[in-house]
Parts: sequence; structure tokens; C-alpha cells
Amino acid sequence: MSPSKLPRTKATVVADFRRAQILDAARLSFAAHGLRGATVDHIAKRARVAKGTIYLYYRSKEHILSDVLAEGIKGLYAETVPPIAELATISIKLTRFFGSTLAYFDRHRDFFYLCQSELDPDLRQRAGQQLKAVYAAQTRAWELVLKTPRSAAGSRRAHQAATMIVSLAFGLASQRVRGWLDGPIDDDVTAASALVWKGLGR
Amino acid sequence: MSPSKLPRTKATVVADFRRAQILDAARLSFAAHGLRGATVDHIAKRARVAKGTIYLYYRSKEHILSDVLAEGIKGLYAETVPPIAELATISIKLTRFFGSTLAYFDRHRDFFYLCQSELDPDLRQRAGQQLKAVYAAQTRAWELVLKTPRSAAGSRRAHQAATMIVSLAFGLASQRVRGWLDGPIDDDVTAASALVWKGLGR
Amino acid sequence: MSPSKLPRTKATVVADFRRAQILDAARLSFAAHGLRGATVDHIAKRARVAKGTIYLYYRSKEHILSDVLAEGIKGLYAETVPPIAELATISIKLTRFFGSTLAYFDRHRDFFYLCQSELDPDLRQRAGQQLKAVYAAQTRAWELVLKTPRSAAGSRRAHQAATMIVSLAFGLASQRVRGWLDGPIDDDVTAASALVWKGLGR
Amino acid sequence: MSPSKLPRTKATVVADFRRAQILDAARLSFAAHGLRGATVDHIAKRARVAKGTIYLYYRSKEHILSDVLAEGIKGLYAETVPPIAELATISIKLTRFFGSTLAYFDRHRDFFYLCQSELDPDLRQRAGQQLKAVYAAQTRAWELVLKTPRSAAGSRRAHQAATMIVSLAFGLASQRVRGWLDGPIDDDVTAASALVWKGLGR
DNA sequence: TATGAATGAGTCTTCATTCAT
DNA sequence: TATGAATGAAGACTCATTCAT
Repeated sequence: MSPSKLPRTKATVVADFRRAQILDAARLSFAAHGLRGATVDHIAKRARVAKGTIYLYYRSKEHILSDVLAEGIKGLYAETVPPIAELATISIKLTRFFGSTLAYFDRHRDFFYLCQSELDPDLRQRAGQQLKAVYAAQTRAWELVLKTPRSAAGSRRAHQAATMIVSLAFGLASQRVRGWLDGPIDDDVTAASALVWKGLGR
Repeated sequence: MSPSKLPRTKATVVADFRRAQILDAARLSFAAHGLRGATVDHIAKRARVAKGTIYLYYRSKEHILSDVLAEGIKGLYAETVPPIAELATISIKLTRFFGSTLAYFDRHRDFFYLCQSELDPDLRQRAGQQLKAVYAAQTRAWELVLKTPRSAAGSRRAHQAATMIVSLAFGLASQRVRGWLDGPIDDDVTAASALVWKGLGR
Repeated sequence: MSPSKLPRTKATVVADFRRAQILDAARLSFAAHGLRGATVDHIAKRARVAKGTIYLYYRSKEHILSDVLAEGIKGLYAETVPPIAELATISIKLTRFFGSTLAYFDRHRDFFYLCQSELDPDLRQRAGQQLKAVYAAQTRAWELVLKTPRSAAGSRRAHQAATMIVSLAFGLASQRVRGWLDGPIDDDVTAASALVWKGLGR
Repeated sequence: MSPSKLPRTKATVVADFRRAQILDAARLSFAAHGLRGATVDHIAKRARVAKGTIYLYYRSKEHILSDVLAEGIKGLYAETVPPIAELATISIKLTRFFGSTLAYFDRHRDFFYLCQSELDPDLRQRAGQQLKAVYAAQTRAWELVLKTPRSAAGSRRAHQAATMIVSLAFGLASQRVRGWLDGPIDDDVTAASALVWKGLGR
């Protein structure tokens, strides 16, 4: 009933603010200069904070990156998975899914590049797992949508189809982010939806 | 059968061998530790060669990378573009295209990772252009295959369809390379071909 | 007596101290091992500072050298040029000039050696120009002292005489710095002054 | 009676030729790029010889330099010391001495620069000794010329005067080599001779 | 003897992290 | 908590010297 379960002390608020401040600066720096190119100095300067301060909130540069990635992954999940289950015709679901996926990456190119950066093995591991989880969630959601008849064959077919949808979305997004597809988002969304819709036919 | 045009002196052979030796070691090192993480020391050690030797064959680390990328791009082009134009039914072309694309990336995961590494701006530029060119070539080849009726609308539809094919192939390849798709290649190839074949219908 | 114009913050003081510390260490290292032979490690060790610290105060080894040279040149100018114009008999001027020149180089052997080091072309250029400027200033000052009658011939003779004075001073200083002249400074100063004084006679 | 005391076998001749070849190349390279800047590769290329060959004739780069220096010093001695003792008036001796000294350095700027290069301590030592010996020889020769009356005071005066002559010559040569004295050699020679001649008067 | 490919110690410089204030 | 000067490990590249041919 109180505005927040965890009482926000002033300290907590300040700490959260600092963390967000640093995270933002880091994201921008990473986007601008790449993972290695973005020095802690850059980040600190952009965050208008002393270099030492950063280490009060993050154990290492790697940990900052970890948070930046987690944020991006959370966003990707939030914008692309729920729409699949929302009440609508499959055709509309498809349009929405392609649309939201392409739009997300268009708006978060930096996140896209970050995902492919040279992460230290264990971070790469963790980030990879989380990203894989997002795609797995997308795939499962599509499976549920497509799997009407409860036969083993139908189930397998649904899984395959879901995989195709997810991969096509990712493939389009990748090409777009890299600037290799020039047209407006809607054209790609429409074409992809149409292709899949017809391809799934019956 | 005929004596080779360019007389291969022993020196040339040795030099070529060394270059290949270094290139291989570099590819593996880059794949294992990332572009920055792969030190010249690593590469030298893996190539069983002294650090200085590397600089006898390559002016800089950057130049090695450049060669590794160029080789990968050339291979990708050679294995994926010509099959599209070969005499066959569209259905078979599709199967072959998806098959060769997925196979290529499966065999060259290191190249795949390299393409996404943080390259210095101008190398990134060059590599990006070349890669874009490969995808553009794939797309054009598919357009030619699909564009039977010479109407403007048909042409545009052919372009869109070609884009979808290429993006789907890339998306699948990406997911597979990352280990996010576990099944055998053939399943994905079959499913993708079927989807597109039906989706293009008529 | 008055409070200093530029308020010296503690930071400024420390920074100046560090710079001086590094400059000193560099001068000694350069003198001891030569420009190339004096590694940044040496300099750092002598300055009792970590290698990285040096780069907080100087952009590169070259920049350190540049400062060391500039300092030495400034000192040479300050100690040798003004005395020439001070009110005194020519004989006394001569004694003072030879004295201050020899003394300066005796106290700054390291600077002397530095001036002859292999400087990178552009630094060599700059340093050479500045040094040349010092000698030119000495020469001009002596010309003014010697050129009483305003005839063209007299002017030319004054220039020649000035050149001889400056060159003799430099020659003596060089020999002394190298340890090839063992006697006390005063002997050389006296002998040089006498020679010139008599040589110019009338 | 035979053309040479030491029978010149073909091997000896070839070896001497090679040594001279390398020495020349080294001198030029040192002059062009400085002691450190002149790599063994440069020298080998200029000598039209393989890098390894150089090490058949010289134990190290340092040893090459040593020879180059020795040659230059020998030349300086030969051209400047004997003239002092030749039968002539003092005035003419002076003119000849200044003339030959300035001319020698004018023709061997590279040698001049080399003398000031950063030599390894022990080579510096050796080269320094030899050079010092040359100047000492010049000084002694002048002492003999000037020391007519056999008094202790006269002897001391002669030594001082000799020192001045030698230093003036060196000072002028230095300034000229560096391009800080533009006039023709003869002007400086005349002026120096006149100054000293008059300065020594009686 | 002549070659030049191979070697690896040594150089300058960067930058994540620490710590005294 | 905040600062930023100080640290030093690590990396790319050079070049004198060696050695198999």
C-alpha cells in the first residue's frame, strides 16, 4: 500500500541515479567507440563523474557492460515477446512481431553491436545465454500460436515454422542495422508477414 | 597439366606457406579471443613462429585481419552466389542456397565472429562494403530467378522476395553459428525452402 | 611580497613539481645514455615515478626532450646575451662573456650533449633554429658593441669580429665539456679575453 | 721491391674491398639517418650486400661505427696537424690551419655528426680519446711553433695561445657545419688568422 | 663465402584499476 | 561518498644478430 515495498532511502535513490547516469554514459560511449575503444575515462567524462566514482558503483568495466547488455535484452524481450500472445489474427501477430523486432533494433543499434562485441568468455557466455533465452521465448510463443492440432508431427512443424519466423526477423533486423537494406521498415515488415502467412498456409 | 604459368620458386612456395600458416593461426586466435584479445604473441605462438616473423609477411595486425576477412568473404561469395543461377527448379535452387549458406557459416564460425568484431573504422568500412556486396549479389541473383513477368510491380515483388530469402538464410545461419538452433542443418534447410516456396506461390 | 598573480593551487604546485621532477630525471638520463638509450623506464625510475605517470605530464618522450631543450636554450640565452650589452669596458665585457659561456656549459654538460643528439627531424629543426637564434643574438650584441664607426667596412669588420668571439667561446666550451681542457675556467677566460682584446686592437 | 710488403692474396683483396664497401655504405647511412636510424638493413642495401654478409666482416654495428670514426679521425689528423709544423711564417701557418680545419669538416659533415652521436659508453670512451689525441697533437704542434723563448712563463703562454687557436678553429668549424655561419670559408679563415696573429703580437 | 629468413629482447605507449586525500 | 593522480601490466612493433642453406 505504501508507494514502494522497499523504502527508498535517500542513499538508495542517489545510488540508483548514479548507476543510471553511468549506464547511460557507458551505452553511448560503447556505441560511439566500441567496447574497447570506450575507455573508462570516456565514460566517466560523459557521466560527469570522476573516474574513481565509477568504481564505487561497478566493480569493473566488464560489469558495466554486463548491465548495459542486460538492460537491452530486457527491452528486446519486453517489446517482442508479449505481442505474440496478444489476442489477434495470426496475420496481425506476424505484422506486429516483425514490426516490433525491426523497430527495436533500429532504435538500439548500439545494443545490437554490443551483442557482438568481444566479450570476455564468461560474460559472452552469460549474455549469450540471455539472448538465446529471448529467442527461445519468441520461438515458444510462436509455437503456441501455430500449434493448433495436437499431433506430434504438427508440433514439430509448428516448431520449425516458429524458428523460421524468429530467424527471418533476426536476419532482417541484422541487415537493416548494418545499413544493407534501405527501404522503409514497413516494406520489409509487409513482405515478411506476407511471405510467412502464405508459406504457412493451412 | 601444363607447367604452371607463374614459376613457383622455392622462395615463393615457402612464403605462401608461411602466409597461410599465419593466416590460419590468426583466424583461430581471432575466433578464440576476439580481435583485440588475440595478441600478436598468441598468433605467433599458434603459428609456431617468432613474433618478428609475422612482420616479415604482414605489415601489421590490421593487415592480417584484412586478409582473413577477404578470404572469408571470397569463400562466402563462391559458395553461395553461383548456385542461385545454376540450371535447376526454383525449389532446388532454394534448397541448395539455404544448404550452402548454412554449411558455409557452420564451417567458418570464426569468420562469422570476425565479421562482427570491432574493426578499426576504415577496415570496418572496407569489410562492410565487401560483405554488403556479397549479400547484394545474392539478392540480385535471386531477383533474376524470380522476376519472370516484366512488370514494375513484379520487379518490385521479386526484389522483396529476394531480400526475404537472403535475410532468412542469414538469420538462420547466425542463430546456428551461435548454437541457438540445435537440429541438423537439413531440417532447417527443408523448412526454410518449403516456407519460401509455398510463400512465393504462383 | 605581493600575493602572486596566478593563484597557485595545490594541484598546480604538485603538477609543477612533478614536471620538474620528470624533466630533471630526463635530462640526466639523456645525458647518461643518449636520447635513444634513455628509455622511458629509465627516466621513470630516476624520477621515482611509475612509467604511466610520465604520460600524465608529457604526451611523449619527444615532448619531454623538447621541454628539456627549450629550458636549456632559455638558460643559455639568459646567462650569455644580456651581459654583452651591460655597461662596462669591452675588456670586461669579454671576460664576462667568456666566463658566463664556459660556466653555463660547465654546469649544463647534459644540455650540451643533448644539443648534439640525434633528434627527430622536426625537433632537430626547431631546436636547431632556437640555438642558432641564441648564437645570432650573441653575435648581434657583440656587433653593436664593436661597431663604433658607421662605415660599411667597419660594420663588416665588426660582424667578423663578433663571429670570432662567439665561435671561440663555443669552441672553448665544447672542449671543456668534453674534458679535453683541464685547467681552471679562469685561465681560459683570461687567455681568450686577452687574445681577443689585443687582436681587435685599434 | 715487390709492390707490397704483405702479399695480397685474392682473398685479402676481396675482403678489403668488402670492408671498404660496407664502410662507405655505413658512413652514408649514418649521415643520412643518424646512428640509430641507420639500420643494418639500410647499410646492407646500400652496400649491395646481404645483411648476413656484413657480419662476416664486422662483429657488430658498433664495430662498423668504430671503423668509420677511426677513418675520420685519421683524416682529420692528416689534414690538420702536419701543416702546423711545415716551414712557413706563423701567419701563413695560421691561415693554413684554419683553412684545412674548416675545409675538412665542411667536407665531412657526416663525420662531425657521428662524433657527437650516442655511442655506447666504451666506444664513446675510445672515440673520445682518439679525438682528444688529435686536438692534443694540434695543440702541441702549435706550442712548439709559438714557444720561442724557453721560459716557464713563455711556455705557459704558448700553451694557452695554442689552446685558443685550436678551440677557435673547432668552434668555427662547428658553427659552419651546422649551417649557422653562411659566408665563404675564406672570410672566416682570414678573420680568424688576423685576429690571432694580432692577438699574439710580439 | 654469401644469403636473407627467422628470432626475440627491448621500445614506447595505453588504460583498467587502486588509493590517499 | 567523491576525486583524479598514480600505478604497472600488457600490447604492437623494431631491429641487431644468428643460422640453415
